[in-house]
Amino acid sequence: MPIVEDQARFLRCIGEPTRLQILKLLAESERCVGELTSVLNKEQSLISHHLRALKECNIVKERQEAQKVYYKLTDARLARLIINCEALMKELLLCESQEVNYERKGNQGSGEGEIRSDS
Amino acid sequence: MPIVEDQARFLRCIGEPTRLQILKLLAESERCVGELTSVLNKEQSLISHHLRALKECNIVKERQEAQKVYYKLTDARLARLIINCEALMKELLLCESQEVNYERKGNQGSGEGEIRSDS
DNA sequence: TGGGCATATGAACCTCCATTTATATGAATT
DNA sequence: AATTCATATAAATGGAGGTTCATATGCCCA
Repeated sequence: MPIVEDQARFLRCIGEPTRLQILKLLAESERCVGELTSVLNKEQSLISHHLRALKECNIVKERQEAQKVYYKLTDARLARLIINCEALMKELLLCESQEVNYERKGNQGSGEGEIRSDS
Repeated sequence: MPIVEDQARFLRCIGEPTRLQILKLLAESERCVGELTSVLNKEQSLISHHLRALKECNIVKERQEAQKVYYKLTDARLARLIINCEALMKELLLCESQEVNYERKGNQGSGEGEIRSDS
């Protein structure tokens, strides 16, 4: 099942503290490597390595401008995914969960699990 | 920043192929360890270990019934998160992304990144 | 074209964690 | 009470990946 493994790889790529911080910064605005390096106070090579990993998962893309290379999210929904995930996780840690009710047949709630495509 | 690390830990917990498969099964219905073991065709101790990891992140909870222990998701939104994430990742792999436009001030789109709380 | 700045790459190290093997706990059944 | 079934736990192993250090690439400017 390559799908599950791709998805797992994707989640692990996001699920690394430094990369997650990078993504949260890129959710606000495009940033070049130097900015990320100084904001996060990490080694430049480390930031480059992580950006490479993010790029290989198509999470991030680059744009070169003179010597500098600017990075941004490839997709606006990534920012929302991260925000959703953070909020949910916080509630889980506080044990404020919404009971699961396994339903019989037929998804009566229309379009519940969809990706919303608005800006 | 413990929040980022908690979130990263949460994502990594989901981002392991076997655990992700477990979660997808639990998104359908409650399952006991034996069922998970045979469906996934993995060692029973491995499944137990993974269930433990999921439980420590409050992603999963247990209910004992005689000798069997049944597991389910702690929160219905987890199933949606996983579905959303899978769909988004598939599109990213196909390079079908929705351009990011960094906006100036004021989140005009009402409540865009929220957790929806319906069933 | 030489030198400095910005970023990328490579190799080595080390830690974390998934998996296996073996054994323990604990409930039900006789 | 002993046996069997279902699950949990502990220790050992192996591999993946995060971090650092050193160096390479590439662009700009004098």
